[in-house]
This record gives sequence, C-alpha cells and structure tokens, in this order.
Amino acid sequence: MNIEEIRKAIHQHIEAKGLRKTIQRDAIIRAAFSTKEHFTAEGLLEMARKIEPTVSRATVYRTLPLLVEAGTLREMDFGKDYKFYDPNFNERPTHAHLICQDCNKIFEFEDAHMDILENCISHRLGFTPMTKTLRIEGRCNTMAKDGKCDGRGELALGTR
Amino acid sequence: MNIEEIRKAIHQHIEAKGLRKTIQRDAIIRAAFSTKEHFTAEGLLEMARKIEPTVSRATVYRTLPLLVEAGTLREMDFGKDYKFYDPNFNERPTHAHLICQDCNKIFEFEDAHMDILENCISHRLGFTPMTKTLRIEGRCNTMAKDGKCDGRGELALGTR
DNA sequence: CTCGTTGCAAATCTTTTGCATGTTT
DNA sequence: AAACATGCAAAAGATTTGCAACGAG
Repeated sequence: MNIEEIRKAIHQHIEAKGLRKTIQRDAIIRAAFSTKEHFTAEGLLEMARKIEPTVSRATVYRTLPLLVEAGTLREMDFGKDYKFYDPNFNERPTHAHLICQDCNKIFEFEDAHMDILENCISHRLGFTPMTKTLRIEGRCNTMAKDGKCDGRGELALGTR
Repeated sequence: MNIEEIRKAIHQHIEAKGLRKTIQRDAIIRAAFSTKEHFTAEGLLEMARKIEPTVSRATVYRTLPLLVEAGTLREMDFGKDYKFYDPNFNERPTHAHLICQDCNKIFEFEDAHMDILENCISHRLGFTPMTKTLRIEGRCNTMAKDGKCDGRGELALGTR
C-alpha cells in the first residue's frame, strides 16, 4: 500500500462520513505517511507545516482520529505521557514492537507463529481478534556481554 | 504471593532507597492489593481513603511509581486518557489481556506457548525480555451469532 | 534533631473545545 | 447558500511540583 493508495483510502473514509477534503487534511495525511518513524501529534504538526504552513495544532488533533478510524494509522503507547502513532501497519499489518531498555530504540518485527497463536487463543476464548498489540521490553544481549549496545538502526524492520 | 509478602517486598524496596515507612503509603499499598480489579490513580485514592482518610491525591501519585519500581504493580494502557494499574502480575506473572469490543470487559489469560514464543523471538533478536505486554481487542463470537454478549464476569481469570 | 513526607493549591502539559471566520460543494 | 472546517485562544483533565508544616528514625 503506497502513499497514494493510503490517501485514497482515507479520502474515501472521509467522504463516507460526509466530511470534506481540505488542503490542511491532505497535508497532514501526506506528512503522516511520508515517514516510517513513530511520531507524536506535535511532531506531525511540524511535519505537516513543512508541506502546508497554515496547518494548525487543532486541525492535527482533529484529523488524527480520522486516520485511526480509517484503519491506516495505529495509536501506540510507549509508556510516555503523550501518544505515539505508527504508520507502518499498512505495510506490515501484524508487526509487534521490541523496545531496547539500554538504548531506547524501538524495533519492529513480524512473526507468523505469533500471529497464528494469537488467533488461536482468541478463538478459544470465544472472540474474533480485531486489534493485536504486543510490546516486549528487554535488555540488549550485546550490551550485557560487551558493554555496548548494538542497536543497528533507529527502526529495524524485517520478518525473522 | 499474598498481600503480606507483597507489603514486605515493597517495604524492602522503599527502605533500600533510603525512604521511610508511613501510614499513608501503607494504606495505599493495602488498597492497591486488596482487589483484583484494574484501577486508576483516582480509584486508588478512593480505596486508600477508606483505610486511612488522611491520604491525599499527591501522595497516591507519589507512591504509585514506587509500587511499579518494586515490580509489584504494572502500569497499563487501555486506550483511555488516564493510566490503569494491574495488581495481578504477582499471582500471574505472564498474563495478557483480551478486551471485548462489544461489552468492554477485560479478560486476563495466560498461555505457556505464548510465553515461550515471546522469549524465543526476543533472543533471536538479540534481547533478554524483561516486560512483555500483549493486548488483544476483539469481537465476542456469541454476540455475532446470537446478538448477545456473554462476558462471564468482570474479570475472567484462568489459564486455557 | 535531621531529613524525608505530607497536603494543599498552583503549575504543567497534552489534548479538547467554543467561536467567529473562511472554504468546500 | 448551506454545511463543514479552520485557527486561535481558552478550557479541560490527568499528573506533577513548590512550599510550609509534620513525622519517622
């Protein structure tokens, strides 16, 4: 799903709700999906203003729920006092997060077994899973052994 | 781990930090672990005041991090604007949550396969897992079939 | 007696909202 | 023209903090 498809999906959702297409909303959408990084409302405001300087904080906060409702953006809790948003669920619908307690980097990973197991458990409990969130916080093994944390990038992507 | 053991563990942690034992803190501890329900800071204040009326909101907010640090209480995000706390990780260290989107009840479950798989994945990625959080939101199958949601209790406990 | 602790109220910080004005259809 | 959207600034709501009085060791 590239950015044009995402934009189309969101505009469809917006239209279905009887709402309108505006330059501010479109700038916010473009900004949100121009990155693979997780971002905050404030960060999104900054990014959107580079595209369209008239975007206001209020419009960002009013638009974010639309992107979440449309199923294109996921609200995330990383233990901070403000919300983060993850734009990568379009590409990798079942990914989970591993947070390094040594360097604070957040890694994304997908695992088919995990996905299947989550589905099994849900059904055994009598539910059809809609949203699954797995977050693992851990210590870097290299850090424990050699005293240095080898996080290989801000956002490590890859199915293992 | 019963409440007396939990109190002891927390008092040990508090002492180790060079802090003091007070009636307000103890009331908050007793309140927090007198229930299996998830609670908010405000809810804990209410419960603690039934034990010791002099407890103030500020002290609750100052004490909560101590219980979390001591490893006896887990901070939880259930998508609301305020934090929830889960006192059940002492009894069931690896439990996860399933939230019914039809009735909003939160079920707790444990699954050994899940636990093992999470550990495997963590090690494969080069980490030793410290905290694992799994939350599944889903639709009730009975609701879908019969139009009624049969959540069998506020907090369903049990390994399946 | 010393230093941590408490309650209160004020401050903080993110997110929400009322309102007058501007835009989309 | 009608209905929705926007920016601004004020409001809201959870959590934090400064401070003077209090309490544990």
